[in-house]
Amino acid sequence: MTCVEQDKLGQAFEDAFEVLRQHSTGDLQYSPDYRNYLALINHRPHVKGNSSCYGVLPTEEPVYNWRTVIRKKLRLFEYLHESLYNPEMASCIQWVDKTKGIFQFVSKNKEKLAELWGKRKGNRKTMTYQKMARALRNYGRSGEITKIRRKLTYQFSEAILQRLSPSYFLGKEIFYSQCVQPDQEYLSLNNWNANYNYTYANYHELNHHDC
DNA sequence: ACGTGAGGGATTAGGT
DNA sequence: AACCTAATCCCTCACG
Repeated sequence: MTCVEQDKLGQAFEDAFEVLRQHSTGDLQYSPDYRNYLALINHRPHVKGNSSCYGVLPTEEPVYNWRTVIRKKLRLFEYLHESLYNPEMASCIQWVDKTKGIFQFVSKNKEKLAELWGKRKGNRKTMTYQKMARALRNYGRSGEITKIRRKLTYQFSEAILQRLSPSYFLGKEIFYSQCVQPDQEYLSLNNWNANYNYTYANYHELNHHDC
């Protein structure tokens, strides 16, 4: 990724934030920085998991207006992946083999994770593991997540794993090491998600004059 | 026999 | 209005 391209993405993000700020009640706590919009880059859904894409932007420049940034729908596999990097969720879900993308629910607390997922989505009824697992089984058809024979154990596909990896779009040697430590970057990703939700919630409290 | 996990068909819901 | 992605409901089966 060239400096110009980085700037372009950074600008896109800042523009989005600016619109949010203009429409908010004034107490948004978002501080845009490199890592934040790197997280944003990681959520570009149209890019396929292909190792040849490292450090390269797709030819079609996507339109990142504030609407697409703020309103992107969180998917179940994204939530699970996020949870796997959240220390507070370690009692509910854990990696079995991180490099292969194999993870496992903790039997005792799997319902809690499901419940949190349901709340995050704003479902009317409470989400249960049974229902969540049904959604998980549907991933089997697309191959995004497959079931491992072991109890409560699933595996992300290679493509999904790459797409959700924070190092995916970074020239590892160039940027990754000098910018942030791997663990810090994931925490940053979680912070981004927290802020994401915060701004999203804020947005919906606003009047809906057009934007 | 019982609890738990798993598999999947059918339908509904909500957002894009 | 069609299409996606779950969410929901429900039934069946396997296993220890």
